[in-house]
Amino acid sequence: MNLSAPIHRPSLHEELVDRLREMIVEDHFQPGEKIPEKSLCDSFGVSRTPLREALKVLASEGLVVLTPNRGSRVATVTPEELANTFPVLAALERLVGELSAERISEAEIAHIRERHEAMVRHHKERDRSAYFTANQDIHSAIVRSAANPLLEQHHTALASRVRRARFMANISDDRWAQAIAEHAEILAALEDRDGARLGALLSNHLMNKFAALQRAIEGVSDAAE
Amino acid sequence: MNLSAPIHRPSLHEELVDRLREMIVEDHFQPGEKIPEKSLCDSFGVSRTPLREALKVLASEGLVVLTPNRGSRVATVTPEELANTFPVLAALERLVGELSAERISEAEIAHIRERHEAMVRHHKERDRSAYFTANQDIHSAIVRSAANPLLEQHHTALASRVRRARFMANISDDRWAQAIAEHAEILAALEDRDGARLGALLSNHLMNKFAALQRAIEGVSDAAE
DNA sequence: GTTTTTAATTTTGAATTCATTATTCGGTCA
DNA sequence: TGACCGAATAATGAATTCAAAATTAAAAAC
Repeated sequence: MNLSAPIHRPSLHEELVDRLREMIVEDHFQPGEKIPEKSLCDSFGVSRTPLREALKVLASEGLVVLTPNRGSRVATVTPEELANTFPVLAALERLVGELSAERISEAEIAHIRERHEAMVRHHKERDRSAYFTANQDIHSAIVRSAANPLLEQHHTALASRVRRARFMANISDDRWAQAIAEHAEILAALEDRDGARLGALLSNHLMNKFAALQRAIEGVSDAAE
Repeated sequence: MNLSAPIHRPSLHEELVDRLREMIVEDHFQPGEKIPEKSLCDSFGVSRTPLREALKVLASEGLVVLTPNRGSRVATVTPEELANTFPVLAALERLVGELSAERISEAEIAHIRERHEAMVRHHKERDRSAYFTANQDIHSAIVRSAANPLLEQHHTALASRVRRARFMANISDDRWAQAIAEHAEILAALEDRDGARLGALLSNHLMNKFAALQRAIEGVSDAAE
């Protein structure tokens, strides 16, 4: 690690933004759930000031909804919102592919290949949680390799909304196998540094995920009727 | 106007976010300029609490940079940042075009045509300020017509960074004329509801703007040497 | 006269306080 | 019993306060 890198001491509100975002994305709160300032302050050991600053930032990211005089709630993930989010994210994925093919280093490719193989193993072992983590690692490594902080920032913001949706329904075995196959193609395009193909694959991969998610949600709500 | 629409009374920090963003985008502050909390509080007539909340939101949007214990500064618009921003925005513009062609109403097209004609007049009269406003109206109307709030939100955030760049250098007469021609094509594609073409035109229009801006900045910095 | 050190002032981050607005709970009346 | 009203309680929004850090000003040393 670079020892001469500037030291960044995060302020309380930054720390809280990160922690709360993680908690929301990782489903520690129910969507629509009220966020009680008091008890959160107690558990974090901070006063309301930095917590409220953090909530306002998260609201601007769309993870939290503020209603004047009625406090804050975790934003709900509606099907409409997903239908709006996926195409935007897919547009960014295409750009990610184009840039990454140009800029990615051999070391980054090697790392992604390693994570890819781990992911395939987790799939064979049907370890959904480990699979999910490896999958996540691969996608963020690719986004990172595009070397565009702005792109990464907006991608992350949108992806965090999508990520929450995975708690709405389980992925089917068929789709899971298909996703693995798509990932193999993505890795191949990456190794070929074929930007146009990589962009198309990444974008399609995401839209396929969306279609599968929609089917799964349909199924869930149908079953509930 | 819809009289039965829910009443939204913005909180102080929301109001401040909007006002400060406007001030930054419209160049009321120098890039890199220190933002003095005290005097801003005085001029807005609010306490530091809501102002600081607003600054944190603007920092998450990238318009403001917070340095721990050293307060906040207006973010600078570096050439590198612009080089990162334009391609992302162009990717979103392409999607805007595709969606807008499907979803735009005849009334919206009529409004854009009206603003387009005004913009052409302003160009003839060499009224840069009025031209800029009409141009801005057209672009936001198109984005709005794509009917995707997420897309609009991210587009707006990126566009506000780009918008600040116009104060870095004046546009050339050649580029101005070319922009008008591109706008005519955009309007035609809109009226034809040709999504693929509209997306490509919007994306190219933006990247041409970027190229022109880069040339202009080069010129400025060369002249300064 | 310039640089360094030290003290005063200002600015910042975060806790606390206060006024206002919701919510809850208990009682009244149909 | 259950809908309605009002007091008590809790929560929220925003101002104020306080401690720590940075900046400025002043004094001392070279």
